[in-house]
This record gives sequence, C-alpha cells and structure tokens, in this order.
Amino acid sequence: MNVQRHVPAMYHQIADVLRGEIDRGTHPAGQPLPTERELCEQYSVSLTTIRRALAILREEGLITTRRGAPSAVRECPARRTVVMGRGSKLTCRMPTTTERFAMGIDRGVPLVEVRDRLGHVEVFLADQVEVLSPEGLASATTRVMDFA
Amino acid sequence: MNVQRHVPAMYHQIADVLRGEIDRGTHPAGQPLPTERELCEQYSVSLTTIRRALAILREEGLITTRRGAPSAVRECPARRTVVMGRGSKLTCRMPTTTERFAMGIDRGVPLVEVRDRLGHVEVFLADQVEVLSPEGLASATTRVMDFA
DNA sequence: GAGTATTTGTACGTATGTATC
DNA sequence: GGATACATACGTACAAATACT
Repeated sequence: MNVQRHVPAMYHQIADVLRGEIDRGTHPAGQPLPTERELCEQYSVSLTTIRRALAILREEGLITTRRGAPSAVRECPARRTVVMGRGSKLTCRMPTTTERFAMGIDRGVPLVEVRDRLGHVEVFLADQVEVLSPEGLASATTRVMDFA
Repeated sequence: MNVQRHVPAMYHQIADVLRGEIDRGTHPAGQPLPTERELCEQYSVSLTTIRRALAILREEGLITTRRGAPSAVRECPARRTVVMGRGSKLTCRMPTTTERFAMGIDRGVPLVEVRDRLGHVEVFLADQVEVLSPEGLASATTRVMDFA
C-alpha cells in the first residue's frame, strides 16, 4: 500500500526544536538565539537550511531578525484590551510589505481592523490587543450566521 | 551625511510588481501564475530570487504554491459573519506549523480565536470570517482601555 | 493504469553587501 | 575602523507531487 510515512523537511524539524526551546524558556524573550553559524554546526546542516528554519519562526511571530544583530526571541508586548463598539465589524489579515515597512511591523504579526457603523476604521497590531465584545444581556455563546 | 537611498531588494521589487498584477486582475483568482522558470527569464534573475518573491506573496496570503502544480492566485473565500457573544474576548495570531499541517491552512492566513465567558474557545480562519459585535444601545465607537 | 514531462520543494555551496556591535 | 552577523543573490542537484499522454 505504500503508506509513505511523510518525513518533515529538516528545516521544519529544526524549527520545531527551536520553537520548543523558546516555549520552554530555554531562550528567554528578548534574549539572542545562537548565531546562524553556530546553529549550522549544532545541527550539522547548511546555512540555507538554518535560515529557512528561522524564517518559519519569524512567520509565526516568535523571533525577530535584524541585519548585523543576532536573532532574538520576540518579546510579546502586554495586550491592551479594546472594546468593540456595538455593530462594529472586525476582520483580520496580514499586512502588506508596504504596511510592514511604513509602520515598522515585524513579520508574522497580523493586523486587526475594526470598522464601526460610520465606516471609520481602526487598525491594531494583533499581538498587542485583545478585543472584548461589549457587555450586556443575553447570549453568552458566539453565533454564526452562515449564508452558504 | 551619506543619505544612502535605500534600494529595495530585487525580490521585493518583483513581489511588488506581481502583487500589483494580482490586484489589477492580470492574474485572476484561481488562475496559475507563470512558472518559476518563466519568471526567472522574464525578470532576468535567478530561481532563488523568484522563489523569495513568491514567498512574500505567500506570507501575505495572496498566492498558494504546491509541489508539482503551478503557483496560483488564492481565491478569497466568501466571509461568514460571526457574531461575538457578549463578554467574549477575541485574539488573533498566526497558526503554528503544526496547526497549519493538521488543519490544512495555507501560509499567510491568520487565526481568530474567540473565547467566551465560560472559557470555551472557537477558532476561525481569518480570511473566512468577519466578526460582528452584538447590536444594542449606546457607544458606536471603539473604546480602548489602556493599562500602561 | 503506466509512463513521462512538468513544476515546485529541499538542500547544498559560494560570494558579496550592509547594518550592528 | 574592525569584527560580527544577518541579507541578498548567484549557482547546482536531486526529490517529490502533480499533470499530461
């Protein structure tokens, strides 16, 4: 039948190891990771493979990399609580590269857009906010309206 | 001195051109892009550079790439409208690689997590939902509570 | 279904540029 | 200025999934 055990690519495996270490606090927030060369030797792989592993963690918003400086674990900022106005609509998306450069947004950080009933739009960095629905009476569960 | 006009990397420039073409409908949703080799010739750059340009568009959720098949413009699915329960909290983040594989999520698609007052969590793909705050009286504007 | 061509994915190497320390 | 470290860009080869005949 040839079930074909899928072996994850080396750079995925390395990203998984590093992610685990970050989660367990082996590399505390704000602290530098080993340099790319060091990681190459540590895992006996090429620079390319290490850089792809780091790219994954960057896309997940776990680390930041800057030219000339060692890669570092991203410090997750404290989240502000934002209360949605009644009848506001919220969507979430990745910023364009232009937006990232203009607003200095790290890779792997989505945007939250809240549009109120007057059409005014507010944009937040997803990792810095927690959106609260307004208190009130009734319904404690999320309702899904499916138009499909 | 030495203002050093910052010249964007070639792969950024190419990504910008392709993004523009996608936005203008030159490459309609669901349709394949030119192959990587064709793009190499078209822009007179190496395969590496083209692949990095495509990686950007992938991170932005604009295209999908699959081994063996040509890269294609992502079709943006119709958004369901989800109504938040009162007192629910919403956060948004990138999925982990594990989640992406397990749930078959394309790169560049954030997750929306809604936690109701009982602690129950619902997860949505960010590009498939629009979250509505419950209707009611009062406040039409978004209130920000800053604890800093 | 079988076989082949196409296309992207993975992984290696090398050289040079540029920002940071 | 020098050393360090990441960024950009070229190249190559083979693997694996898909698409086509």
